[in-house]
Amino acid sequence: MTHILADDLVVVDFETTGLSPDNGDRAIEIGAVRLRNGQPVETFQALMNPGRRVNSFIEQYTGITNQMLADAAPNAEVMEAFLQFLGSDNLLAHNASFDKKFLDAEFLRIDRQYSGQFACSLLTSRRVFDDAPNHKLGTLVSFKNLHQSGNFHRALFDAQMTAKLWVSLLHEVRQQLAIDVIDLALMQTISKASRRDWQLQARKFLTYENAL
DNA sequence: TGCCAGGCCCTCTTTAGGGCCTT
Repeated sequence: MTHILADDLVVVDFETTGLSPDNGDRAIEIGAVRLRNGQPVETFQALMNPGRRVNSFIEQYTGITNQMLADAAPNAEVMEAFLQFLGSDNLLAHNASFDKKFLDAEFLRIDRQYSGQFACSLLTSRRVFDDAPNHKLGTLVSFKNLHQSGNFHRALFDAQMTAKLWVSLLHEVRQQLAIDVIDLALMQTISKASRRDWQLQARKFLTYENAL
């Protein structure tokens, strides 16, 4: 059968004016890392001008100022370029429900669509790294001793750290299940499984998959 | 004027409440 591999995808992260596109919030930066066989092979990063000012909390939280955004390309132009970068790849984000709703909202504004599926490193980490003190991206990067040099809350850095976290999750799943090939669908199954027995549900998935 | 995110997940649950994550 054909495998859709969990180590071939685009890791994406948005910085935004707030928490909800339904309340008018917009993306102000996008960062992305393309993984092939679990290795970063290409990156995408761009500030984008949403056409309105961001508040001081966002300036402090991200380090992205109104002055920086004044010189940036408009959202439509950046999102068009990102769609070209993304191609037909699948996607990953830390707390994917957040980044997916901004991706969907920004693409809807320019009448564009993407074909990839989302995976979520936050949900997966809650199962696989259940002994972590919490599941914030920064905590998990420290908890797994992942090499870091940069600033959290900037889109490309967060995407790069999420990519490293994902590779660490894939390594752990390979070890715990004693398998080599990991489908994206297996990771999605794990992310939706109950915390207590995700291994059992993963093995059921693998048994079913092998029977096809 | 008054509203102000939402999906996931646990538990003192399911006729609900609240913490965790993302900006």
